Amino acid sequence: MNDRKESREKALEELTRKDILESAVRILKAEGMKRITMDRVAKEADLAKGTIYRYFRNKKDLLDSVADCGFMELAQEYESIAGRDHAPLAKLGLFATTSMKYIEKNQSILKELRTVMFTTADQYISDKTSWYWKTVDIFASTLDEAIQTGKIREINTVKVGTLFLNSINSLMAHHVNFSTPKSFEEDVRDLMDLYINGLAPKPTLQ
Amino acid sequence: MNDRKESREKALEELTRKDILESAVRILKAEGMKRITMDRVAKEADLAKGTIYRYFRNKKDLLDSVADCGFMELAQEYESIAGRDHAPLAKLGLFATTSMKYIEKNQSILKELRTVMFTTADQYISDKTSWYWKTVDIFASTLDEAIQTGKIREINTVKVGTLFLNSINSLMAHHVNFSTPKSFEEDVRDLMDLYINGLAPKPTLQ
Amino acid sequence: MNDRKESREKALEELTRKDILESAVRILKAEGMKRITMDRVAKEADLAKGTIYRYFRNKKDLLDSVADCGFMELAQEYESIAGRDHAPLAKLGLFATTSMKYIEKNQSILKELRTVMFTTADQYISDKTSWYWKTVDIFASTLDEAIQTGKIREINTVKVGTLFLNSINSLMAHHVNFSTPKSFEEDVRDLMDLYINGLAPKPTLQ
Amino acid sequence: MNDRKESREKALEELTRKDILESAVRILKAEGMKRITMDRVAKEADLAKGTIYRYFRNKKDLLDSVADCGFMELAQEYESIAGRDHAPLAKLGLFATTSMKYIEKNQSILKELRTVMFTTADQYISDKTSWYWKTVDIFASTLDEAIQTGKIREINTVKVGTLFLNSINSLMAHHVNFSTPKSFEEDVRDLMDLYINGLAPKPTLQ
DNA sequence: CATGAATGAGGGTTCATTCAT
DNA sequence: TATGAATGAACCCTCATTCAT
Repeated sequence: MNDRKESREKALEELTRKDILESAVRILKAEGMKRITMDRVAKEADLAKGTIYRYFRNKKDLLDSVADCGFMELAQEYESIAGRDHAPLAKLGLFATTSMKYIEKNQSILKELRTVMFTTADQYISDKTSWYWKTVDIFASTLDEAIQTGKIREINTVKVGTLFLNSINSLMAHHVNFSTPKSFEEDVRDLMDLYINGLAPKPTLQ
Repeated sequence: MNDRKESREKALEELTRKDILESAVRILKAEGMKRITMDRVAKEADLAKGTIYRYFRNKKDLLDSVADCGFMELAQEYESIAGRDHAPLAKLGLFATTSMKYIEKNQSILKELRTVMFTTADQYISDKTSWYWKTVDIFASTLDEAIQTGKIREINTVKVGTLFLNSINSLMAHHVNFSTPKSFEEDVRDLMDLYINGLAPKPTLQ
Repeated sequence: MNDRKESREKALEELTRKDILESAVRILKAEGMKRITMDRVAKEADLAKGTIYRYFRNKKDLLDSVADCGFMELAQEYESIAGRDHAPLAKLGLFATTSMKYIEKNQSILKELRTVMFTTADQYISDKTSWYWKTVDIFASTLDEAIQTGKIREINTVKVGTLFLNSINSLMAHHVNFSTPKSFEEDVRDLMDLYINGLAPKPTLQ
Repeated sequence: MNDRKESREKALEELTRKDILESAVRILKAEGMKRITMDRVAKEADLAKGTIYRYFRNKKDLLDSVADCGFMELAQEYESIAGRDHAPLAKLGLFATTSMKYIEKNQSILKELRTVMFTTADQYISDKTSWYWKTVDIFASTLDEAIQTGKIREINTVKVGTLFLNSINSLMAHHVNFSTPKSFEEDVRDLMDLYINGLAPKPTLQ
């Protein structure tokens, strides 16, 4: 009985926490990073300002969660792709394509999040449970798959996964800044070409 | 005569500007990004707060200059390397190695600057005269060289240059966060291997 | 119950607002217009600076309220006079006399308020709900009364009301600057004589 | 000889003073009251900031002179009218009309000056050599003329002159705030009608 | 637990005035 | 006498955080 009550309370607590987080994200999307004030979040979540502090130690804590939340969404998409029945190299391409599509839909939020992302880079790079490492893990696993099926040669998959994640972010950053009408598919194709074939001249021609 | 006086004054002005900038950088290194306040900078430079505004329109202007200043230094090292008499691929390796050495020496400042860098990413990506594009240019030229000498195949050098810069940054970020005692040379070697040979399995048949 | 609590809170809020306003007025009286700084007001009201901003959007808002507060008091006295059972022309005289008495009591504050008054003249002249138009209305109504009872001829009562208000202000300004010991009653008599009889020579033929 | 040099220097000094003043007025007209900073004036006058202080004790001194200068211009127009060969009552009307025309041409400057005017009201009301009293004098003289030619009855001309000046100012203030397309002539006519005939009902009808 | 009024340190910026040259 | 760089007090305003209810 007490257990049931406790778990019910815990669930409620988690719900409120999520409410606050989503309110913050909503503000982020609508009005941008620096409009996220505790007052604003409280109003958006229809809670008292003091209440926010029951669920987040301080503003930094909240902001970190917001960033996490934003990138987690993308990380989950990666996970879903990883779980599907595709060739490993096709998956890598899908990671990139999906990222680009995602950023096209969420330009405003990601533009803002990049700030948080790099402001708090130390944290998520240090924190092995963060979206960052979760994503690197997914990428690394996919690379492992590719190695095992002989599609690519043996490399340090974590290192390459990290680089790949970073390359995607780079592509996204440019896409946000030069929102060109032309499709991003070419960029993704070029990226995959680079990662798979490298820069070395094709030996076949020789 | 008047000219001499003028040039002396101009030099003095430039000196004061540099003084302020260095004060800001000193604070950055010692106490971090967000401790850079106009008050603090003024005190550090031993000037009145109002004087700072004679040399920088506002805080943003100062901060941008600080960021530029930090990365420009590195960009100049790249330029110097590009000018030397090396094989183009060796140059690419040197870019990476030099970056890693540089960050090892300037850990604290670059760790902070990354924040500025990404907070103001829109600016320097949009501003084609920024250190960012200057660096991309150097990388692209080196890649062009490599293509012309048949060392690498034909690719979009600007795109790859951008990705390469980003990959170096990624390496630097990790190096800062896991300041391992072990040398970074392996990382650079792996990076070059990836960029040159790609992930595709070696054509063992040859 | 909830209602009672709410109304109690509202009353408290109104009280604090009045407190701040009065603090500002106190500074105005004691040290003059331009010594009213948010810091000073906060200290005088024994509140934190930030608290002031809960009750007044910004300094301008506070200052406007101060001005309004000063002149509204006089406007209310006019209203009270207008409501009494007097001959309309007697009322006009009373408006003037009361003003002079009022300024004699509140010299210091009104001397300062004149500054606010004319600094923000555009506002209260544009704002038809301001003390300015409230007063003009009262004067115009009294003039209307006088017309309807045949005491004065038909004129544009709003125009004349405006001029009358201004003439009173003129009298007050002079009274403040030459705080003569001699009574102001003569001034008021002369004013009324001018407004009623005009400058035209008396038709001695009658 | 020394005398000549001295007088030449004095003239030059006066010239520079006028230069500065006109620069301030130019800024006032173009950009408004609060854009008059010592820096701005110095630049406009093509002088060093420190030089301004050789000609005006401080900013207040300069601003007072600016105000004086603005109203003096109008005062001189009054003087010119007073000197012409008109019936005294016609002159009074001309004072008003001219004021309205003047303000229509110099809306921006007078709108700003009104602030200075009333901020420094104490000064010019106290200072019997100011434009204020100069104007009152002109008005009073004209009224004296009217009395002597039997056009109006005997009244305290200084008092009425003061009220008349104030009434004109009132008209001007309203004109600035409600810059109606319709001509101001009606307003002037009404004003003159009030001052000459008063509010008392016309006796002829009785 | 929830509330939200109160806090107050701290921020960036302006500009009248001074004074060494 | 003219200069203008340097000054620094003063200003308005924000907002994360606390705590009495």
